[in-house]
Amino acid sequence: MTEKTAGSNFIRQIIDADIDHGKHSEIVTRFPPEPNGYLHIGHAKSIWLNFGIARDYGGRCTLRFDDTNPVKEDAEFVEAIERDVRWLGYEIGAVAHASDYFEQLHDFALELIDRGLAYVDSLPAEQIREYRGTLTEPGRNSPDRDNSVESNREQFERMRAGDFGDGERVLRAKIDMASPNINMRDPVIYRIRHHAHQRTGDAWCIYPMYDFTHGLSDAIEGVTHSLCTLEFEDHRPLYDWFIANVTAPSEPRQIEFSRLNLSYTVMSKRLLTRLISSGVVDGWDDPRMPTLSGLRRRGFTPASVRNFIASVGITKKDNVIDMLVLENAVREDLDPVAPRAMAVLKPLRVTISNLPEDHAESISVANHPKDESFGTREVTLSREIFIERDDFMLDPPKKFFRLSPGGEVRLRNAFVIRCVSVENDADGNVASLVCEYLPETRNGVQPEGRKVKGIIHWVNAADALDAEVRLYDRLFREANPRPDQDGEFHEALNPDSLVTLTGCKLEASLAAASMDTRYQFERLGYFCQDPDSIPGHPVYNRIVTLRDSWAKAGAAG
RNA sequence: UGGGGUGUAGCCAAGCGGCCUAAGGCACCGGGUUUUGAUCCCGGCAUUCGGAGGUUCGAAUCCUCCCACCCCAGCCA
Repeated sequence: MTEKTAGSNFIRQIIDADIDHGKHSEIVTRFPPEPNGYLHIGHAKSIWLNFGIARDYGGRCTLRFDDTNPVKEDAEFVEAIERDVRWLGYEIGAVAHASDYFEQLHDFALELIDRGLAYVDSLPAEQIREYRGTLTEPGRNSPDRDNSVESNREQFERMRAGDFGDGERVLRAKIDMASPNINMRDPVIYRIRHHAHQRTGDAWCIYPMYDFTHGLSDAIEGVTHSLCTLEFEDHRPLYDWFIANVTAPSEPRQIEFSRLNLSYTVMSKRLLTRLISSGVVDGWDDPRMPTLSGLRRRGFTPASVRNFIASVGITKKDNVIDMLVLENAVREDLDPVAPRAMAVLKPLRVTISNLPEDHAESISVANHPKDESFGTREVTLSREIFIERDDFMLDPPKKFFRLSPGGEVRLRNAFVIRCVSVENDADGNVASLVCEYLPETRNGVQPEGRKVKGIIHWVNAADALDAEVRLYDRLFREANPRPDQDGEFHEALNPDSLVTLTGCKLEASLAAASMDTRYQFERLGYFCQDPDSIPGHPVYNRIVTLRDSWAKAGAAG
């Protein structure tokens, strides 16, 4: 599990330059989610960036909940978010909440009022919007814009005291209603919300807005570099304005980078919520979700997620990363550490006719093909075994290396068998096979003139374990899924994103499998147990398939 | 058509005026090893950096103009 080196990026270059200029004695960052949903892999990019920088520069990174809107937030989310950040493997310098700073923020607001830089506006929301102007036309001043400091002070005190209902007053920064940057047209900095906050309860009925809260919270925490996504780029002048016009304890710098987008999935909280509410997936931790909890349940390792982010880099360019890159990252992480085992997902019974009824030989099998430290295990082979239905074809195409009538194939870790007859069920479908084994092919011997290219896995019938296996695939069939007119996903969905298989056969040694070991089921992919497993009824999730150039060739033509 | 951004291969991404006849990864195409059609190994894959001009002995890197795409008019974050 080698961690990819962080590499350089434009943000680290800025920090390096700042350090060279002696601007900071310590680098301080923060990861600031709003607790209104679960973290997804896009957040992992920010976590990797912020915590990675703090770690590499010997600084610190705070997990700060941006909890300024009580109507959207919930304690459930703050717990889930902290769990996910820890799972990703980072040391959290401190856990903070913007709500910890409500009193200080309130003081800063008072300071702005006293300086004549903020005023209480009684215009209703709709009017404020009209007065704001448009992208191409300047706005107009509110009638309340020139009220006295005393009046603003008194009005703001009454806002806090609860004298007004929701929406009856707001506190606004007095900047410039004609600014070409709409964010500077007297932005609202406090609004009234008579709603209990998940942490502060009923202590407040006015809540600060994001722009006012964020930069000032950064300043309170001594954040040196405030890293956020591109859509906040034109909020930066406002971010700087608040810090410049209040006695801020420090002067953080905001730097923006592009969000992560992944093909064949969606990343917005709104759309992920929609998938859950419309029943497309089972919840935030459905293994098909791009959430960290979904990926964790699916079996992805924290290192694979970190390596994935490292491999895509940090820039300001809009991007869509191919899902294959993520899949590649888990395979790369798991290959050297996953013990191998044999499992048959769609069993086809095979009788080896030239083996006695009571035959039961024990074969010593390596647990890893390249790493002897994994040791070996014993696997029993007797007259009745299961092979994968996909490994047998009545009428095989060219270059099909597996079994067919009269054909030969090697049983992995054992000998070559030849298919001598096929038995059908009442509907005429293949029900079972009768094969005979070739004694001279034991121990890997490839007798003169016999070229058996195919090697298939198998499971001994007598002591096989029954299991349920869930095969996951991309949630969408379209690379860039968009909701339909009704806001739901229909056409874009991949109908086979979850295939549940029961009656799968696992080799007996898996009876001792632990919940947190990720196995490679040879020739199939990487698998791990789902929390739905109960004793006697194991449930496995397929984390990712193995690369399969045969399937790919088939799909191509 | 106001403001803010971004454009290097199918997807990411190094590059910061000469060491670039442009790193690396994914994908793709060969070939080798292999009792996983896996892994691993070796080779191929941009005479060209959104376009057009210009500066310079020298430009992906500097300048000008143009084009394309993304973001912004919440009392959301």
